[in-house]
Amino acid sequence: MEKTLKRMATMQRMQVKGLELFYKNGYYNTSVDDILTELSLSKGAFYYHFDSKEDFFIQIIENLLARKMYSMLIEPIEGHENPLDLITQCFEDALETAVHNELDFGFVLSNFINEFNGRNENIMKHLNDILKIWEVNLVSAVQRGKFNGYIDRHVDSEGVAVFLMSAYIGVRTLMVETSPSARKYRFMSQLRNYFKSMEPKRNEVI
Amino acid sequence: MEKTLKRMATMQRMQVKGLELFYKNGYYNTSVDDILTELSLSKGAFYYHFDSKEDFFIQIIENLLARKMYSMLIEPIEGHENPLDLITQCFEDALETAVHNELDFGFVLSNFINEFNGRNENIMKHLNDILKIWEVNLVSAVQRGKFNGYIDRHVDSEGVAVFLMSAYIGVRTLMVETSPSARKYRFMSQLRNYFKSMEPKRNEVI
DNA sequence: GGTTTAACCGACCAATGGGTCTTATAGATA
DNA sequence: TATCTATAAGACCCATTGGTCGGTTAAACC
Repeated sequence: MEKTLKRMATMQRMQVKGLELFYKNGYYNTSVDDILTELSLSKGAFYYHFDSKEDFFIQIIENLLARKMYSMLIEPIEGHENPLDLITQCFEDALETAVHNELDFGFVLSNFINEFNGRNENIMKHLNDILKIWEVNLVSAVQRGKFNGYIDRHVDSEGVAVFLMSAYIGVRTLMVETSPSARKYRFMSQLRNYFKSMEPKRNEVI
Repeated sequence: MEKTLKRMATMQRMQVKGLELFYKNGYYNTSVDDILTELSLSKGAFYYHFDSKEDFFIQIIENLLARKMYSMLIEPIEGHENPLDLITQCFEDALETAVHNELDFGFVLSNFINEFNGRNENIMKHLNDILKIWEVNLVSAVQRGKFNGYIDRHVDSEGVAVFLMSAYIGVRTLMVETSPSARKYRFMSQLRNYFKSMEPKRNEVI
């Protein structure tokens, strides 16, 4: 194994385990030693690869969190079909994953936003970047839908994006404790109602 | 000042400051000393009045958090007018308060739910109780609306409740960092669209 | 075969955490 | 005035934290 490969493998192991524990227990409530113990690694190894706990976490955001967000919530809505269908299916899949997750602690991104808001500006900047990318992609999906005649042209694209992000973040919080499956079902049903209200208005029913 | 009154006054001071700091920095990231320092009180005083940090927090939930929730999000929708109007106005007011809050760290209840989920079952129970009360009140508001002819009778009351809670929790998270006022405006506008879709369907336009 | 060095070990440190315990004080009571 | 008691002070305890530092090992290179 080449040196640089071994290095990357160890860093990757640390980051994956780090995200797992940070997600589960929160950043401030997870010690570096907690992570190292589970990996049978030492302090020396950690501080050889990372400058600090904060540096470590930022690399986790860039390497794991951002990509996960992209593959789960952004890439699936990039097609040219009806965006309302794409978003519905995307949320359906993402929530289904959450339902089947044995240990669900909510929407990773929003959990961290809650934890760091007002406490660590640096980390918040990175988290907000991801949020912004999500928002931008939702907005352009809606705009595409208007252009392609799937969505009424009077619909406010940015408003829809904010509303969708809100609803998703919120339902993920609600799903963590009480009957996630039932809540998912109700949520998706209401989402479809909401989407129906923005289908193109025909001039008159023929 | 009577003894029992002095006792209650001190406890109240501690709880108010405690909620303030727990909300701002999180529970695990706020030490008992942080609270006592700001009040110029000592460890002795704290543990004279409370059994533990956890006991302290639970009393905060019961005495302050539950009441705040009630006055802001539950009581305002209890009237017999059109529930869609009541809820709209209620959210409008609650979000406006958040906008004007210099230091906004999101929706108090959902922040704590995020922090304690999977970490402290006891505290989670108390937080979920509040959530449940909110949900029940939303459901019965919608049912009242159906009964009184403000809402179409095919509407799923529980679904609407889940969707509304989700949206509110989410938008409060989104408002903490980026242009809260603009996001509030867009959110409320979409909420009204959503509500429009559940007005009673007349048999036919006359 | 000897030397260098990337990768890792683990003892150690100062600060901080929740919580305990003995002691002080001030106002009520007798 | 003397005593009692509710309230509070703050020194102390011990576990844990992020971080440092000198040392070890094994592979790569000359």
